[in-house]
Amino acid sequence: MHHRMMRGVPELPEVETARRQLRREITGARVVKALALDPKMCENIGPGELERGLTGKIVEGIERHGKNLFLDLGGSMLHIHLGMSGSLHVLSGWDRRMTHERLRLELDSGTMVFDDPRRFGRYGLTGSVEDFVAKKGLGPDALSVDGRVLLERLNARRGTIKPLLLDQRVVAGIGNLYADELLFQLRVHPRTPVAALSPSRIEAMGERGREVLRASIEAGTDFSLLPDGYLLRDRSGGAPCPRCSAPLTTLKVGGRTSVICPACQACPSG
DNA sequence: GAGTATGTTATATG
DNA sequence: GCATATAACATACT
Repeated sequence: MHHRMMRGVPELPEVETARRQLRREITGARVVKALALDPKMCENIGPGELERGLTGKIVEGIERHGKNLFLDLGGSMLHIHLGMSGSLHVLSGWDRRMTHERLRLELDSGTMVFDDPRRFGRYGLTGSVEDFVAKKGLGPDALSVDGRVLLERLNARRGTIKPLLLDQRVVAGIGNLYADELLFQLRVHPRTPVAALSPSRIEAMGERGREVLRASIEAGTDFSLLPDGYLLRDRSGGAPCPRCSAPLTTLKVGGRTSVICPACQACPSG
C-alpha cells in the first residue's frame, strides 16, 4: 500500500492536507530507523546526528506554520519544508526506494518517505514551532490572517502588492498560485503599489485570502474541484477569464510569472 | 538545445 | 534600513 499525502506544488493548502493525512496515519508511531539520504537537504545538522535524533522517538502530533511541517517527537520536532517539488508518502510493507527519496522514517506501523526530485526541500530538528518561526522571521500563518491582521502587516511596508503577499515574513503560506488567485478575485493588478490600495480593500483581501485557502483544502487541492469563478481551475495564458471571458495574459512581477485578466485587473495608473 | 517551472536565500544596487 | 532585481540552487518537462 502506498498513500501520497498531498497533490500539487506545496503551498499552504497542500501542506495542510499532508498534515491532516499524516495525523491520521502516523500519530503514535515509533521511529524504528531513520535515513537522512541527502546531506545537502539537512538544515543545520549532519545526516548522522539527525538520524540519531530521530531514532526511537514517538510521533506525538503533526503541526504546520505556513508551508512548514513539523513532526512533534516529544521534546524536539522534525521540521520539513517541501520546497518546489517535494511530496510525502506513507508506505506499508516492503516498498522499494522511491525515485527521488531524500528522507525515510521507518516506523513500527509503516514508512514515511519524503520524495523530492529538485532537492529544494529541507529538513532538520527544531525545539518548537515558535522557535523556528522566530528564527526565520516568519509572519503569522495565512489561515489565521483576517482583514485586520493583513492591514496591520502591510501598513508597515512599502512596495508592490504581489511580492509582498509572497514574502513569508509578511504572511506565511501564500505562494505564487494562491497569490494570483487572490489578486484575481479582488480585481487587483499584481503590480499595484500597496499605497494605492485603500484600507478597506486590503481588509477585504485578508478576509478573502483565508476563504481561498480553505476552499482549496476542502477541494483536496484538486483545482478542478474548486468553485466556479476560480482562476486556478484553468490558470494558463489565453484561457478565458471565468468572470468576463477575456483571454488571460501572463506577465512577470518581482521575477515571478503572474496570470491575470487584463480586463478585470486594471493596470495601476500611478 | 532553449526555455519554462508553482520556493527560498544570498548578494548587489539604488 | 528598505525596496528591487538577479542569480543560484537541481531537476524535469515541453
